Amino acid sequence: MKENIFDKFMSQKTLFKNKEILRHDHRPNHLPHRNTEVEKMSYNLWEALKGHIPSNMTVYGVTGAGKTAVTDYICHHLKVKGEAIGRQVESIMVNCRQIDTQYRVLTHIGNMLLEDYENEEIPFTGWPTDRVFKELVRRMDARGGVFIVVLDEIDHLVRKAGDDLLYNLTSLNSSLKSARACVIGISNDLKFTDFLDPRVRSRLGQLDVLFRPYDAEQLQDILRKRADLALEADVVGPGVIELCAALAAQEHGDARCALDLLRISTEKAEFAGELRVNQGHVRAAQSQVEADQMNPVLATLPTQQKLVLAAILLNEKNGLRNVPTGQVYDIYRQACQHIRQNPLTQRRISGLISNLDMLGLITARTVSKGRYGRSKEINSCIPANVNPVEIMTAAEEDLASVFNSAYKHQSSL
DNA sequence: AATCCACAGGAAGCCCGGGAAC
DNA sequence: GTTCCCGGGCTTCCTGTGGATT
Repeated sequence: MKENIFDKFMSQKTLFKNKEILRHDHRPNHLPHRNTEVEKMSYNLWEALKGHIPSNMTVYGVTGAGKTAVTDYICHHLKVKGEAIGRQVESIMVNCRQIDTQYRVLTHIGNMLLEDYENEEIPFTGWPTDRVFKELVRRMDARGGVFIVVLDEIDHLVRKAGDDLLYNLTSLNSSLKSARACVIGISNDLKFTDFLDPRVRSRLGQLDVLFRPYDAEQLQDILRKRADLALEADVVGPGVIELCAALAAQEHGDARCALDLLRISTEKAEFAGELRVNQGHVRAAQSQVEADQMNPVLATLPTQQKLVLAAILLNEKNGLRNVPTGQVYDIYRQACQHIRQNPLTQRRISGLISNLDMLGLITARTVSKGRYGRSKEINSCIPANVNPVEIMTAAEEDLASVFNSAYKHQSSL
């Protein structure tokens, strides 16, 4: 029989029973250590089953604290119960990191409510916003029932697009005739309501739910429960769960991170043909998790952003830390000259630097040096096992030449 | 206490691409 | 074809500011 490249994997023993369970988008049947939150939110949403309007809610907590999972879980149960007792409750989840303008959010919600017999999708551009809003109201009324609109990462939307959308959504009920709506905002940032109009703030924050980060013990518990379901017996070596939990607890108690660590370390053990995961695999997984988060971001950066980051990296290559904006801008201009591009204004670069900061590729801290002005201290925070030059220049030869000549030039000084 | 640096970052407006409606 | 709308990228202009220096 002909040999196939997959043969060796087919015969290899797998350590997973069900890998899906370790992915963070998996919806478990039980959410440990979140009983209070589940209780508080579901008590409020119970109103929907009675046909009333639940209070709008704002859900706060750091990433990986279970906000999205809990909300999703409750909405699912709500829908099921609603079907059982003949009350229509529908939830619509919008991730405001991907869908981040008023128009797009409204369009997204509207298109989720598309009836089978209708085929008119709201176009992604072209309509006036108020028309999209009217259409949304019409569709909601046509369906009837209670709608739970969940805006995940709402802080991102507010920072970017302001609070017009929230104003409109929280006053939906005055436009609706037969349907009812309630808004749940999920935020990583406790203070995002500072940006809101007071009216919107009071309407959206009728009920606040705070998710505290998991501590190391709770994370261990979560990992054990998931590992029992996801992995074969006796696969997890001594101290592995504890280490995953401890590393994730350092990262502000991020359960997502803990699950990723466990999954990737198991993959590493499996790949190495070993029958047990040990702490070494976890360490290896940790650096891979960091790289996996960073690489796609680096690769898809627009050219101008790459040039700015390149300028920062060049400074650092030269042994400089805490570089001010003006100096980054100088190097950036030289880089532009080198590849014969028109440089953007300093105002724009200042914005791009803030962007890079938000993406977590650099840290930019505003400091005042007294008489010598106010600027930022800019440092890259790319982990040692990531090679930014390689990733950024992969698709752009021009950029490669910036790095090459600049490195030569600077080292000859 | 006043001054002043080197920016931060808000506001307004321009231009472009993409689309709808008439 | 023209006129409207939205969103993104960008520029121009502007005001604000923390703290060392005068």
